[in-house]
Amino acid sequence: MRKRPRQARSKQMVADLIDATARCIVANGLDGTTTPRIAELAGVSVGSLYQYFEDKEALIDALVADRAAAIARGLRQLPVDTAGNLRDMVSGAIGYGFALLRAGDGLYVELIKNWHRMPTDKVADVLQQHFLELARVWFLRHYREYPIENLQVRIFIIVNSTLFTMVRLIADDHPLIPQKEVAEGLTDMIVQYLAVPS
Amino acid sequence: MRKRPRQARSKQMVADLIDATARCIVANGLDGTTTPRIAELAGVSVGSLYQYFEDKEALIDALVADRAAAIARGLRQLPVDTAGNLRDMVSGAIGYGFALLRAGDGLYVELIKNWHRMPTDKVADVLQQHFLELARVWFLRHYREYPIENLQVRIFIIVNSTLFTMVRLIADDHPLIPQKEVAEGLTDMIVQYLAVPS
Amino acid sequence: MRKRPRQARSKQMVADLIDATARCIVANGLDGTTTPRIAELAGVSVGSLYQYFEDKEALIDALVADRAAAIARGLRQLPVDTAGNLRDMVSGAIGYGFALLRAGDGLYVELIKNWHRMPTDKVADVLQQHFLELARVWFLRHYREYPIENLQVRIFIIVNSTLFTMVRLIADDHPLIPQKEVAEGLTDMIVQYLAVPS
Amino acid sequence: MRKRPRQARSKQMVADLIDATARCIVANGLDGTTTPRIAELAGVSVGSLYQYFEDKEALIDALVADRAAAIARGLRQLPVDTAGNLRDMVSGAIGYGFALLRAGDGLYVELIKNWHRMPTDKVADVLQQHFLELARVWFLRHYREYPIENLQVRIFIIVNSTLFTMVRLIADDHPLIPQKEVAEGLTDMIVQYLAVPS
DNA sequence: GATGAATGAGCTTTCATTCAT
DNA sequence: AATGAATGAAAGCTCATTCAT
Repeated sequence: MRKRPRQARSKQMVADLIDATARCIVANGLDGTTTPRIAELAGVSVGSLYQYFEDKEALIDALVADRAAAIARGLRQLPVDTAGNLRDMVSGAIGYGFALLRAGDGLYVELIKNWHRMPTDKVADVLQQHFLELARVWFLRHYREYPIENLQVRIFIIVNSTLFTMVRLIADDHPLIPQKEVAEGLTDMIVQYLAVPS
Repeated sequence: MRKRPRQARSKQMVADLIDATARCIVANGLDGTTTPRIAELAGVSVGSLYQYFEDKEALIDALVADRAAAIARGLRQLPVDTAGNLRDMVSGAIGYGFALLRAGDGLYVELIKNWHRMPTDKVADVLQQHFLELARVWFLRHYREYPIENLQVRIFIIVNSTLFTMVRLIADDHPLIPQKEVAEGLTDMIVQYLAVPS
Repeated sequence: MRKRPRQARSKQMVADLIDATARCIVANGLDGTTTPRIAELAGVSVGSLYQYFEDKEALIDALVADRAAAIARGLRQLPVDTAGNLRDMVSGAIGYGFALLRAGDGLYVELIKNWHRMPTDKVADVLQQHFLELARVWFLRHYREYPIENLQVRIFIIVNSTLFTMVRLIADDHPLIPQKEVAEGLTDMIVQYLAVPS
Repeated sequence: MRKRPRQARSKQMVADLIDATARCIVANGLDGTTTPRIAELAGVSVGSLYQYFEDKEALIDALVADRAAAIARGLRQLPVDTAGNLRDMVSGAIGYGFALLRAGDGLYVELIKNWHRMPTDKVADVLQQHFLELARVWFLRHYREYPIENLQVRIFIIVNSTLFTMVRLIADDHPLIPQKEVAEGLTDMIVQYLAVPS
C-alpha cells in the first residue's frame, strides 16, 4: 500500500476497491479482472486505484489478506468442542469448508484455482495454522504423548489434500461423484490418518 | 491440427513446435507463453505455427495430450507386483510421482498448477484411470468382496489429494517440510484409507 | 461508442477520429483504411481509438451516420419550389448530387462504391426518404389522383439508377461521356418516368 | 498470364483455376476468397496457381473476362426480333438480366457489388456494347433519323441504372418491393426514355 | 487528492507470395 | 513443371499504467 489511509474517507476507498475487486473476480474471473473494471465497480477512477495500491497485484494481495483474515476470524469464532469426538470435529470442519467454498459466488474457488498467481498462499497458510492449533489442542487432551512435530506434516498434507479435492469437485460442472460422498471419504481418510500415531 | 503432417519434415515441425511450447512454458510460465516466443524457440516463423495448429490453444492441447500419453505409457510399463504389499505399491507410486514432477524442469508442475485452463484435465484423468484400474486389480486379488463402486470415490480423493499436495510442496521455493516426510505421510494416509473397507 | 464524450476534449477527440477516418478512406480507400493509419492521421494512439469506439466498424458507422445526417440537413435546407416545374426540380437535384459526389475528395464516391459493406446503406436510405417525401408533396399539388403507392417503387428505381450511374461516371478516370450529358440524360429519363402515370 | 498454356493440360489447369475461383467467391464471398482456398478447390497447389497467374488479381481478372465472354456469347445467341415491339424487347432483356443475376449462386451479384475492385468493369462494358448495338439496329429500322451519337449516353445511363437497381434489389435480404414491380418500373422508364427523341 | 484521457507495447491471427525440393 | 512448407508484414484489439488537469 502506497500510503496509509489515515482518514476515514481513505479507509472507505480502500475497502471499496477491495470489495470491487472481489465482485470483479466473481463476475469476470481472475483473467477478466482489469483495473478499469475494478475502478468502475468501485465507483472511482483508475487514478485513485493507483493512489492506494502500487499495482494490480497489490490490490489482489490486499483482497486475499482481507479474506484470509475474515476466514481466520470465522474459524476462531466457530464453537469447537475439543473434548468431543475426532470424527465429528473433522466432519464438521469439512462441512464448513464446503459451505465456505460454495458461498461468495465462487470467489474462493476462483482464488484457490489461481493460488500460484496469488501474492502468497495466505488462505492455505491460515487454514494450516488454524487446524494445526486445533489439532495440537485436541491431541494434547486426548493423547498426551502424540508426536507433535509430526503433526505439522500431517496438517500440511491434510489441508492441501482437502482443499484441492474440494475445489476440484466444485469446479467440475458435471461431477460424477456427489459432494456428500467426497465429504465422507475425506472425513474417513483424515480421521484414520490422524488417529494412528506413526 | 490444420494440416496432417504427411512428410517427414512436417512431422518434425509439429514435434519441434510442441517441444518449443514445452520449453516456453518452462521458461516463461503459461501466462508468458506467447505465439511469437514459441515460434522463436522453435526457430520458425509465426505463420508456420498456424499452418499446423488451429490456434495457440490447440498447440497447448497437443502438448498436454502428448505428455499425458507419455505418462500413461510410463505408468503401464512400470513393473507392478499386484500380488505384493499395498504399502510398497503406494510408496512406489508416490516416489514415481515426485520423480515425474521434478523432471521436465517444472513443466508438469506448471501444467497442473493451471489445470483449470487446460483442455480437459487430461493428466489428472489419466492418473485417475490408471490408479483406479490398478486398485481394482489389487483389491480383486486380496479382498474378494471389496465394495468396488466405493473405489471410484476413494481414487478421486486420493489422486487429487496426492497430486496437489505434491505440487504445492514442489512449488514452494523454501519448503519447511522435506519431501521424504510428505511422501511417507501421504503413503500412510492412503494405505490406511484404502485398507479399511467402509 | 464506448465512452460518452462528456468533456470538450473528448468531443474533440471523437470528431478528430471521425475526420481522420474520412481522410484515411479518401487517401487509402476503404480497404486501405486500418486502425493504425486512422490513429496516426488523428495524431493519437490506437488505444485512444478504442476508448471511444467499440471497433473499427463502429468508427466507420459513426462516419457514415455523421455524413448521412449532414446530407439530410443539406437537402432539407435546399430551397425547393414545390409549385414549380418538375424538370427544374429534377435537374437541380441531379446537379446538387453531382456537386456533392465531387466534393469531399471522393469520400462519398468511395462510400457508395462500398455500400454493401456499410453499416446499413444509410446514405441511400436518406436519399430515398427525402426524394420520396419531395415527390409526394409535389404530386399532391399537381396531380391530385396520382397513385402514391406506386411512387415508392419509382423512387427506389430513380434513386438507385441515378446514384450508381453518377458514381460510375465519376469513378471512371477517363470518361468518354461528359457529365453534363449524363445529367441531362438522367433528367430526361426521370422526368418522363415520373410524369407518365401508370 | 505468365505463360501461354500451349498444351492441353495447361489449358485445363487454367480453366480449373478460374472455375475454382468462381466457386470460391460463391462460397466465401470476394473477401473470403484466398489463394490457398482457390488452389484447394482446384485440386492443385498454390505454387501452380502462381505458375499460371501473376497474382490473385490476375486470376480474378481472368474469371471476369471469362464470364464477360460467356455473357456476350449468351446475348448474341438470344433470338431478338428487331422488327418487334420496343417494350417487349426491353421487358425481355430485363427478365433475362434478373435471371442471369439470380443464376450462378450469386457469383454475378458478388462481382458487380465489387465492380470497383475488379480489373476493369468488363461485364458492364460487354452489356453496354451489346445493348448499344441492339439499340442501334432497332432504331435504324424504326426511326431512320434517330440521333445515334445521343444513343451512347442513353445506353450508358440505361445499362448502369438497370444493373445496379437490380443488384441492389437482389442483394437486399428482405426487399420491400417485389422483383416484378421493379422489372415493370424499369421497363416503363427505359421504354419512355428511348422512345422520346431528344 | 482525484480524475480519466491517453498511451503503446504486445498479443493473436491471416494470407499473398516465394522457393527449396 | 509441380509442390506445399515456410514466410513475415501487417491487421485488429487489450489493458496496466501514467500524468496533465
